[in-house]
Amino acid sequence: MQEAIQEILKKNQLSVTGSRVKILELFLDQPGALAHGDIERKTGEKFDRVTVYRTLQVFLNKGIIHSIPTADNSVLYALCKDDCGEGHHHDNHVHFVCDKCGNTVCLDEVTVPAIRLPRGYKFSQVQVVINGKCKDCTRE
Amino acid sequence: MQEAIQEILKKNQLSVTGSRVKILELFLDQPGALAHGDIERKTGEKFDRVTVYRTLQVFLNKGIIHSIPTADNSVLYALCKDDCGEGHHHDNHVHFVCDKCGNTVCLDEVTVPAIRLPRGYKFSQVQVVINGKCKDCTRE
DNA sequence: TTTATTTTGCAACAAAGTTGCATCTGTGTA
DNA sequence: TACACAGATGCAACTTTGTTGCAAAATAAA
Ligand SMILES: [Mn+2]
Ligand SMILES: [Mn+2]
Ligand SMILES: [Zn+2]
Ligand SMILES: [Zn+2]
Repeated sequence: MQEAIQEILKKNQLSVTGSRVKILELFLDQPGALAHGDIERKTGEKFDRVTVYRTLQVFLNKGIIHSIPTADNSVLYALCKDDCGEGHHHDNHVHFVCDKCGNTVCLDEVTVPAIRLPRGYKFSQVQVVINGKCKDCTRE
Repeated sequence: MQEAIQEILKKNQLSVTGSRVKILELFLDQPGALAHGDIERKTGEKFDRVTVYRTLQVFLNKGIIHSIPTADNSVLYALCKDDCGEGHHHDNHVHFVCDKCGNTVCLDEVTVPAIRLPRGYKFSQVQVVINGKCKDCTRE
């Protein structure tokens, strides 16, 4: 785990610091997406709020995490796969928000469908966010 | 115009007040979506910030407007079609954000495609937000 | 170890959103 | 038309969220 984290940071030419390690740990420890608030809570008193903002910003720029738009317009972040890098994201998968348990996950195996746009429109990015009940919440 | 506004409010059992009329006017005056800030600016000094928040909240609940999630996680609102009502929204169309002019529009004629979810997942709502260049910005 | 470069925490601030309450206004009724 | 009442508004105070500048601390390289 610790080696994986070091590797991610090194690969992106980022120095290995307490906050970066801790925040990556949080992402790797669980399968879903995290809000800024979650991170602030889970890191406890350990880091300054500003540091968390700046760390997430750096991770975003480096293509280590991506942000997820949600229907209630809260900001969520999740780990990117290997093919994202500095300046170029390729997170063309669907995001799922469970209305029961509140978790949000990347459905990496579900790619966003092709959509026919009206004449004149050119797309650069398509975001799909699906609300519903996740697989843990439907069986019961 | 004014009659249309009155009708919308009456149909939803809302009293006809200055802020509600003015805000509906703003939505009807243009084809796109509006951010809270846009509305505050365009209503000038006329209404309190809190009133704008509360008016938008009421319109959301009544199904007069819907909110649009965006990639940069800002909050946008746009008029619903007739089939939305109190407690039930049916805005299953695609939203388009132009990266050039900044406008966001509802593509009412583009319905969201069916998406195969992994076993166990049940969807209730699918949001599609597309970034790119709008039809006004591609011709030039 | 020393040094140069980043990163961090702090303070101060700005923007966004919420809540309680007194006052005002729109609407239905007499 | 006048009245009463529910609901809408404005204001103040507050919370939450996000930003910026700068000095101190930590990291990575020499
Ligand atoms: Mn994702
Ligand atoms: Mn729409
Ligand atoms: Zn769930
Ligand atoms: Zn445009």
